[in-house]
This record gives sequence, structure tokens and C-alpha cells, in this order.
Amino acid sequence: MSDNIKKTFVEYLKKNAHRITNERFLILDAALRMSGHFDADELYLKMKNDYVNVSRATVYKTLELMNECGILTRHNFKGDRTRYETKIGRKMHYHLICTLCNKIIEFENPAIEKIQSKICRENDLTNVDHTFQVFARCKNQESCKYKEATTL
Amino acid sequence: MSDNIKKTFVEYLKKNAHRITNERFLILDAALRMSGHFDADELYLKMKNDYVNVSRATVYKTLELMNECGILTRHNFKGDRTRYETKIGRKMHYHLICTLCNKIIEFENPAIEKIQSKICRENDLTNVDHTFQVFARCKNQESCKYKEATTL
DNA sequence: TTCAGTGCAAAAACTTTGCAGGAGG
DNA sequence: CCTCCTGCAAAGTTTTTGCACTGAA
Repeated sequence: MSDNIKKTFVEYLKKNAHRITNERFLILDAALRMSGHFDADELYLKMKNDYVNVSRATVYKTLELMNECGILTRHNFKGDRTRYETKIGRKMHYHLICTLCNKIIEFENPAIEKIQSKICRENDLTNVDHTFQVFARCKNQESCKYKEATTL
Repeated sequence: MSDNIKKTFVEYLKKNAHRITNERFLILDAALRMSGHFDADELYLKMKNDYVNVSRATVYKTLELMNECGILTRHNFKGDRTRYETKIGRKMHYHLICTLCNKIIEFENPAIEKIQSKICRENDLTNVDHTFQVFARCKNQESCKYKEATTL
């Protein structure tokens, strides 16, 4: 499973004349081990904590490479910092975010993909990507409780 | 027209125990005169250029107030800085963005609003807002030409 | 009179860049 | 051997904050 992803990454690197380096594999492994949404600095600190030494700059650059080659998806939720999420092996999905507790609920919706394609066709563009984010407030006070940003 | 918006703003300020200040009106006026999407610094510089002196900090804070009270919508396109757009008098709409020339095409789609409501209902949240952004590439080389970010 | 709002500059938060040394092809 | 990659620190960009002063209520 992870080997396939590694292969995908290597092929992408070769095709684009990027070098195969150990740091890139270390970051790939660490990123795939992250659950949910994470940002560059979180990953950097996690790796540091595990005594895997790569520089912050390399983490930022490598995450961007992984985004370009489709292993990760990049998100920008409302003015927040850039976050990534593993894409491989996952269906297209969207995000419902509680503006109080920052909880993220993921959902699928094939109709949205169709709308994306239709819009691109109508305007003579080639699709690349799309995002759909719904911001809302938990009705259930118990599960919400205005928690600080923990699950984002 | 602009008077109604001013009234909306004043009501919002009063309701939230914020003070009615001249700076807030200056920024409101300037923001409403901006066309399309603009960011805090652009507005600040435009005002400065017109010899309307307010501080950068006040511009940032006031735009956030205007967003909260529904006069402006805040956007965060792919890792870019926060941009605003006048909301009043406009129908709900979405954005199709060319990743090459940064052109933004706006489109309406009532189905998306329905999906938003449905998702919130199903997950027991109260809707607040939603965004749908489609990233794509112009097929027409003439109108695209990899221009630098000008129309964003 | 009181406290929020303002302006300014400094700091913070996040990300990119320049450079020298090191390693991949 | 020629570049690209890396690490580090420095710089860049965007936004927020602290503080003293001002002005709205």
C-alpha cells in the first residue's frame, strides 16, 4: 500500500527531473502517518520529536511536491494556514466545519463533481481541482462546547 | 442604496456595542467603491492614495466587522491572502479560477445551496456559510496567456 | 467620565529565499 | 562533474498586538 504511493512519488519525481533523496522519503513516510489534516510545521515538529531530522524548508517544499503529484490535497480553510490531507486511496470528499469548535466532518457528494465538470465545460476551461466547504455551528451543545481548534 | 448599507452597518455596530466612528464609515465607503475582489492592504493603499488617512490595523479590523455583519464576504483562494467582496445586493455565487492566469469567473448554482442545507441538516448543524471554488485552466490560449495575477 | 477605537510600530505567524556545502545522476 | 537538494538563518509577507492617546456614549 505505502509502497505503491512511494512508487507514485518516484515516478513523479523522475518525470519532472527532480532527484530521489532520502529526505523526500522520510517526509513522505511521516506525512502518510499523519491522521486527518495537518500543516507543514506540525509535521516538522512531529518528525523532530521522532528524531527524524529534516529542515523546515525541506518539509514545506516536499509537501508541495506531494500535493502536485496528487498524494496529498492542500486545503485552505477560512484564512487559516495551509493544511494537507492524504488523497491516495480516498474518494473525493468535502468538508463541513463547525465555526465554534472547529470540528471537521467529511462528506461525499457526487453531484458536486458533476457541477464542477459542467461549469468547466461551459466556460471552456480544463478542470484541475475544486473545493466545497460548508461552515456551520453545532446544534448539540454537548459535543461542541466551543472547544479550541483541536481537530482542524 | 449605499445609505441602506450604512444603516445595516450602524445597526450591527449598535447591536454589538461597537462604537460608531468616522474611520468605520470611511472604510465602508472605500470598500463599497472597490470592484471585484480586494484585500486589506489594497484598500489601505487606495485610501492612502486618495488622502483618506486611516491606519492599516483599523482597515484590517473594520473589514472583519463588515464581514461579520454580512456586508462583505471573505474569501481564501488557495493559500492566497484574504480577499473580500461586496455581498449586499448580490446573489449567492461561486468562483471558477484559472490556475494559469488567475482570472476569476463567477457563477450561480442553486443546487449547491440546497446541498449545503441538506448537509447541515443531516449532521445537526446550523448553516453559516459555504464556499465552492473550482480551479481549472483556460483552454483558450489567447485569453489566458499565463498572465500574472491581475484579476484575482 | 469611561472605555472602546485609533495609529503606530513592533511582534507574531507562516512561508520563501539565499547561500554554502553535500549528494544524486 | 554538474546540478539540484539540503539546512540554516535571514528575509519576506500578511496579519495581529501592545500601548498611549483620542473620542464616542
